[in-house]
Amino acid sequence: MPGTPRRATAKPLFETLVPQPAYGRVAAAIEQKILGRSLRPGDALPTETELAGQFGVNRSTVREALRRLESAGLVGREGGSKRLRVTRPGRAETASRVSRALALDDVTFIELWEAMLAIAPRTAALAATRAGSPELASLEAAIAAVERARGSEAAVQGVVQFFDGLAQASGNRVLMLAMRPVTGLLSPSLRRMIDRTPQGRTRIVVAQRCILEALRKGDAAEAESWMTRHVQDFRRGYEVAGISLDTRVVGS
Amino acid sequence: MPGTPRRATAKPLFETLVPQPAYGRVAAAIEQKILGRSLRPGDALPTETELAGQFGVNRSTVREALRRLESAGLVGREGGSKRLRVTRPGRAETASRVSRALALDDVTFIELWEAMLAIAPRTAALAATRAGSPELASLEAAIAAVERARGSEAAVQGVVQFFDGLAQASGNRVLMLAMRPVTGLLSPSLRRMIDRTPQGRTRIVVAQRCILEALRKGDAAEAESWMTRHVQDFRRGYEVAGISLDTRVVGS
DNA sequence: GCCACGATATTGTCCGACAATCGGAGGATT
DNA sequence: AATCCTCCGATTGTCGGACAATATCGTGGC
Repeated sequence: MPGTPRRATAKPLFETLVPQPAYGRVAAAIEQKILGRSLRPGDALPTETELAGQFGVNRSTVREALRRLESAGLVGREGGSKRLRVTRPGRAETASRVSRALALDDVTFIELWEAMLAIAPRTAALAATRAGSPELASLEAAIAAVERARGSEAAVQGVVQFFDGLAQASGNRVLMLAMRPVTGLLSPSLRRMIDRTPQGRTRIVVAQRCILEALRKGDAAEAESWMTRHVQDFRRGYEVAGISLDTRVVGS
Repeated sequence: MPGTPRRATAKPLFETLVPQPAYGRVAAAIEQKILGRSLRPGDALPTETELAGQFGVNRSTVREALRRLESAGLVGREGGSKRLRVTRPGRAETASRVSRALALDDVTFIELWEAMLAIAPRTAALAATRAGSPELASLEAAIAAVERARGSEAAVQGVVQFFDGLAQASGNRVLMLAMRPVTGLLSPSLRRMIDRTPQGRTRIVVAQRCILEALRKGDAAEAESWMTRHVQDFRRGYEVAGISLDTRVVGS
């Protein structure tokens, strides 16, 4: 690569000293305070004008810093509020980052499906041993949502909710985090599938009811085996719908 | 919680309609173009002024959107350059972010182990059907590294390498990405375990050799079942080492 | 062909301004 | 007294313009 003075292997004596813009330093300073527990989750940040005054920079600069922290999930807004508050980097943010990374990697439907086949049955098994009534009610609601959904959009939403609720019921945060990107990326494919083969939706509802029943009985083995069949059904439905398994999932 | 008009259980008839500010919509639009491959990694973004013109917003607004994308790892600057370029959020970086999120969530050993029990066996099964000789050689090397490792540090490194190599061999990028945080977070625990029960290391080597043998034969079922036993062995070793299963994994 | 050297474009930062709207202080009502 | 309504200030979102620093690029000299 001509014009590139950097050699790949030779370790340069000095790092390429990159001048950090003010918005970066402001963001770093606030991040420090958050990670150092001086600012705790739930606390409201000072107003933009106040921050600008304290840092001695313009409000625009503060705003750029805040957008960074916002995207990093360190600060956020809770329900139409105006003030920004400190938040824990939530599962949602991490999950969406994973989703993007996978989407940019041109992950195919079959890869996602394989991952789901690994994760979902075990999750169901764990959920069977741990689910309490609120979790079961939430799953029931998700199934009902699928059932009475008019459009495929709402139906898919319900399916996603079912799987996420299942992960929740498993009480395993690793699985909760793993489940979300998979279902999120799978949902466009699932939607196309439902659009093309309407009877697929009833199959989904039936399978999910069976799983829920197994959860109610606390029967881990049955929950696992039903879930395995359920996930395998996804693939079959996909094939029936005539979509190639190598289709790239599109980033939502 | 006084002052909170939202009830937790009642499903609100209408969603809390959040007005998305312009910088959010701009960021979303650019993100779409990136995820939709209209903008590919390495491409330079239009200048801020150009973007402002195209979106019909002020440059400040564009800048706020760019800070978001920057923090999300979707755009960035390479070496003192001025223009922003589209970057691919690296898998390693994504994995480490997931690890941090899990660590901040105080995830316990048992949760990680459960996730691993779900992922690893299926990964092994897939690897059995797909692994080529380079992948097998890499796995062989990882086992050898465990075998001849002096300290627990190197041994753990070899184990991690084995699992990552297995995910690589499975050809499934979702599993590759999922495996890394799990092994990474598990490794401190694994190390303590090896420190306390030295015979555990030989058990690991034996199990991994069996798995490798199954892979060579292309026997998916056998690879899966050996891997299941292997992972279960981890837990047993952990219990034998006398460490509580609820120990929080420490963030690296 | 390669390199120094301006001209230009682009980014980083600042300033000031204004509309929309959230939050809270009172005042009115039951 | 408790609740609701109204109103005003504070805060955010967005705009337009400005200027210094410097990366980029075309040009001319060797």
